[in-house]
Amino acid sequence: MNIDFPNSEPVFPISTAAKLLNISVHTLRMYEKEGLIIPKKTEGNQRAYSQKDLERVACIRKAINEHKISINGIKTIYSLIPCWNIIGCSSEDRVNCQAYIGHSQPCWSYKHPNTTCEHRDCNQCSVYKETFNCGQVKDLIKNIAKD
Amino acid sequence: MNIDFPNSEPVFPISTAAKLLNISVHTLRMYEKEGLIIPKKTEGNQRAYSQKDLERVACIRKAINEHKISINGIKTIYSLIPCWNIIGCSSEDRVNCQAYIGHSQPCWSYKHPNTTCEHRDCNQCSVYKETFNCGQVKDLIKNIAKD
DNA sequence: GAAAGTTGATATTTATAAATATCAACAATT
DNA sequence: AATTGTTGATATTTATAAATATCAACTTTC
Repeated sequence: MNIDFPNSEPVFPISTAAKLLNISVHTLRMYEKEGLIIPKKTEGNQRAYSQKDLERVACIRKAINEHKISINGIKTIYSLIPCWNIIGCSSEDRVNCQAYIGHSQPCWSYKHPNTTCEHRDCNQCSVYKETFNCGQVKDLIKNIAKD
Repeated sequence: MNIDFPNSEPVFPISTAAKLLNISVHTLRMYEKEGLIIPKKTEGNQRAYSQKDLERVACIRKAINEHKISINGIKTIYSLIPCWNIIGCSSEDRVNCQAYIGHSQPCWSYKHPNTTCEHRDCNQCSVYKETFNCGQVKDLIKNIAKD
């Protein structure tokens, strides 16, 4: 059992997750296809959602329904997360990394080959995990400020 | 004549700006009401748009129409600009500054009283002026990184 | 003085994002 | 064996953001 992340256990199948969130199974798949979430997969390639995954989806829905931010808007906002600083990747990595260069997709939706992230499991990456909560992005930006 | 910003001269009245951008006068006012743009006003309180203002609006329209980012999404993205770092405001300023704390409005749409920005003309502020171009926000974030 | 601007309020149109509902063919779970 | 999941493609519905079109009363510009 993971003491630090007791709510990160992927225990809910997609149908249960959809019921708990009061949305359709298809909507969950759509968010995944858009790159907003990366649920764990079982050995049999079935999606498994954790409590934190559900919180993340709830945040996304709040952004869409209450704050009226479009999915592409959310993707752009995620793309501004200073992953290079959180990961501490090299400047060599950065020059060829689409996640560093681009500003329309979250870093975890890129393959970014030939970087330290190439073989990283984004679902387990702190860049992904630290943004499960809404409004976290600006705090991450504040944290990299020089002064 | 301003050598550094030859295209910052507010020379176009709203009707001309609307014609050049191929949009309606009302849409320009709407963007202003939403806090996306801050055109200069003449002594008689008439709007006057510069070449850079037109570029800014063109960027906004590209974000809306091509990148499918909603107006609230654009506002949120603008709110992530590290104004505190660009301005270099004090930590006392920051603790009470809504622009620093919040993440739904661009800093220039706040009054933020009792800060160094209180009497600043946001239209002339580099935080506003440096973001006339699309995709500039992430570059500003990169610039404040420690390493 | 005529033209073009202003505020601000409201109402309507248009375009489309978001969500849902379908398929079919198949795999994993219990 | 029955249930629940998978991919992926397409089609439709629904909700609403964005834009336009109106007003009226007034001000500034040319």
